[in-house]
Amino acid sequence: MLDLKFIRENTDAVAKSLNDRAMKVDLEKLLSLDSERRKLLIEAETLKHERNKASQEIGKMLREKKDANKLKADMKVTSQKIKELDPKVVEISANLDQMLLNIPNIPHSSVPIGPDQKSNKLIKKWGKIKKFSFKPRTHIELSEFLGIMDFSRASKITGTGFALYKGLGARLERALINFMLDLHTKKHNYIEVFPPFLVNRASMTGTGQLPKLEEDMYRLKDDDLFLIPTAEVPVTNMHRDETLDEEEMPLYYTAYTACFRREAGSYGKETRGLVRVHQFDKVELVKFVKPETSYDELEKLLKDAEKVIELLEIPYRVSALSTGDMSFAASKCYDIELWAPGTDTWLEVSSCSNFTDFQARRANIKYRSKGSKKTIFVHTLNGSGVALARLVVAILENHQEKDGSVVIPEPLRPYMDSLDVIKPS
RNA sequence: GGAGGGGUAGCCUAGUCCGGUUUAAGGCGGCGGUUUGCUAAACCGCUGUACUGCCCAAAGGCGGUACCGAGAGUUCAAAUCUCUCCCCCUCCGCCA
Repeated sequence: MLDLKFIRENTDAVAKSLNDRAMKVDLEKLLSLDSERRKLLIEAETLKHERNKASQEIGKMLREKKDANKLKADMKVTSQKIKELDPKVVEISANLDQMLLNIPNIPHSSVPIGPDQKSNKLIKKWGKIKKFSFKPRTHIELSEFLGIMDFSRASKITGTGFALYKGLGARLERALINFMLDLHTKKHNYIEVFPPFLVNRASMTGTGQLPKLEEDMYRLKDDDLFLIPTAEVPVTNMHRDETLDEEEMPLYYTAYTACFRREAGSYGKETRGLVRVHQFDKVELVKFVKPETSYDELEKLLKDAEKVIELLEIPYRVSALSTGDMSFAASKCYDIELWAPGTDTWLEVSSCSNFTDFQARRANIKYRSKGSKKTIFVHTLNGSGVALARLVVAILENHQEKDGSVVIPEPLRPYMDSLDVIKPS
């Protein structure tokens, strides 16, 4: 969330941000609630000041065996007034918080302005799109032919939108996870963590999934826990309500987790195969950094994610998301999309975002700077490095041969017992 | 699931029985200073967070309120009394 004081002092900038994002929030109402809250607060606090002084006085009088009944009676009236004011303040604060939670982060000045994805700006293309001498098959056809996945049994076990990997398919998934974790920990200096896949409500709110997206989440009602939609949630919340030391910054974490998304309401052509599934594996990158470095750190994060794809020799493109397409909490965001020749489309496998202090304020993550006494909100960033299911689609479809076999990219072979080609079993 | 013990400002710990000289004591750590050839020690001083009023160009200063796991209640007054809930630890049971 944004700082209320910031909104008070930079109302125009916030209004522009909302406009650029094609969102509507009644800022005037917000500000009037704010001033009303402060008015009532001062009133209540003045009365409490009186009461505190009088209570001390009463204590003193009683010790001296004086009669304090008059003062007690007066304070009973004062206390009554306070009891009327306090709930009002609480109510207004709750309304204010609710409004604040629904105001998105302010986009960075470099973010393309526009209402939707049409205004996204392509900033990079990498790799040659292979010309096939045959019609490239989809990953669904390939995996069926190779016997490495079983979609019909997956839907028997659970339902549509779930995957069952089998044999070399399961092996490929495991190889990719290990390959990516090794790359990020050994080459890019991330600390590996393996967090819980279930989180509580406070964690979901800390990273911004709640209150807005509750319906997109799988929820365990009996325990008020949620299945994580991304490792961003548990990993960012590792440091919720903490004050970090300046020396330990910047902190880089990488985590493999399964991710669970209800994807409610998204039926249609993308629901077949691995492109949009309710459960998928992902290796995530999360950073906690000092404010002045966060935009540089975003560029580095993007490179770290790109490296995975380059090593796997898959053509990709990177776009800078526009103000209207960017997620709520992000101030700047890049999407990485892989070319999938069989499905004949670009598949998003990573969103790399700088959240500036937006999540940190919400999750209360600060650091203490050496020189000063003040604590400062950290900047948080994250991005996938990268999402597995769609990566598997791209590997199968890009590296397929005419006979339906799939060539394993070189860097992955050490993780697959030196296997170089997946052939039908 | 059962029994017991806990949660006090960055950390450790006292206070809770019996409400009011506690505006939460003390220690550690941290910061500043004195001493010192240097380091250490010793000694002295300072010390959290949020909201908020006034002053200020600002850094900040002077006040106020709240915070002793969370919430509610009793009272002139709650760390302390009452109720509800959460979390942690130990032991027992169950279990991959």
